[in-house]
Amino acid sequence: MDEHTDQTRKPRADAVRNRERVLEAAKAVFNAGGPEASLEAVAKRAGVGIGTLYRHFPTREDLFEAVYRREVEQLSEFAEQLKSAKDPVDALRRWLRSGVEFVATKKGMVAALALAVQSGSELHAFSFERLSKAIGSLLDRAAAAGAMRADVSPEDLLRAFFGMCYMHDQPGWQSSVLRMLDVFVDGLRVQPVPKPKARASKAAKPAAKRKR
Amino acid sequence: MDEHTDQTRKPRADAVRNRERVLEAAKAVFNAGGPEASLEAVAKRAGVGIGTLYRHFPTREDLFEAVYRREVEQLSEFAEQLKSAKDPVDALRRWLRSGVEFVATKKGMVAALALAVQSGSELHAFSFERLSKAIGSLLDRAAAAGAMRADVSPEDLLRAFFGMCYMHDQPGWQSSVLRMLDVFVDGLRVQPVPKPKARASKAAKPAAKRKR
DNA sequence: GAAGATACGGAGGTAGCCTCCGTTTAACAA
DNA sequence: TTGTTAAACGGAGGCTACCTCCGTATCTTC
Repeated sequence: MDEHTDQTRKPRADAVRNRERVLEAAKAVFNAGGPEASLEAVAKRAGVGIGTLYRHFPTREDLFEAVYRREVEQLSEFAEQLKSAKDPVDALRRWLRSGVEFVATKKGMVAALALAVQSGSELHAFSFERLSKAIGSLLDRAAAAGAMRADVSPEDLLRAFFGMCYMHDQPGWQSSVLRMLDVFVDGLRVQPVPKPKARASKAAKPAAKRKR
Repeated sequence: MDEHTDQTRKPRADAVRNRERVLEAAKAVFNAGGPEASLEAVAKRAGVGIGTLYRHFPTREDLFEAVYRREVEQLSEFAEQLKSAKDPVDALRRWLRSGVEFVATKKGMVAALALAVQSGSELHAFSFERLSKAIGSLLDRAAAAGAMRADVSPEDLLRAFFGMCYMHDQPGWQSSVLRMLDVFVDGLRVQPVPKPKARASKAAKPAAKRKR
């Protein structure tokens, strides 16, 4: 009866408890020591053996994913709330700004995501998909309203955003990023101006160091 | 007499040779295996003992610095050449575009720089200083000409640029970054302060992901 | 050619990764 | 309760990489 019609046992209480402990420890350790912190330190802090940690989270990325999934979810939800805002460009700007604050408080997340990107992990795929979808509607709305150029994808935007945030441990990064995001959003607006000067849109290939 | 007035001996020939070998090996190994590749692999490839490697380059960052300093120099020089260009905004755009190509060929560099940023290393300091100076004059010129907003520092720009390039191992990163840079440069132009105009004409590039 | 400075190399101590398996413990049935 | 059994636990141990240290080899200089 109940939900165990498929003859699965109830999960063991100690397993559930330990999983939770590991997660909490990981959060603390990663936030303090960066995403390369020792997994054995995590296990020790959680009060479990290293084997237990690996059973629950076979790879480092699995652990990241479990730790940061919730955060990504939050960011996405905020984007979805903004869908009802009046000015779509302003909504986008607000999302980006709140993203900066978010990053500022969850220091570990960007580093973890950056690492995830490089290893093409699950976390990266999930995060990008989730966030892209959430932002996509903001972008679409703005583009449909003619308030913003339409050739920029949510993925582009995310890359730029997280890229900028990646420098987040230098002094003054926050105001720098905010400044850059303003520039960026300004650039996103549809330009009614084809050429205030020389429009360098043709493939201005620099005479730099190209092979051949 | 000659240049050794300060009673320094001539450097030993084997030392010079080994240093060069290590550098070359490091270049190859880092480009192939990323900046976290094993230093012992580097030593082996160079045909020297691990001790020799560490004597010449006490830290991993020292090795990065030696490997990538030349590349940074090249990028800086190109920026300096562009100082004589007519349109300063266009010059900036060209520099950024050539930067993308540069990154595309020197895959290891961005990762190394990214790592350097996080550890606040020498390489980072040097690169930022050198590049900032080179770009700074471009920015100043553009700002002085009234063609571009003046509240964006070279450091800001570099952060944004390298941040965007950091995603450089995803499919299609290059066109994505180019797109983003265009947006960015557009945003940098001094705004005649357009409120969101409702016109989308040039934004009609939906299937235009192809290189020209 | 000898002396002395300089550089070489790799053994070895440390640390973190991850696997494997004997032991323990919780869930379920009787 | 108690017995059975599947599931989870923990940590020893093998591996790899980091980095230091110092006896030995090699180069420069005189």
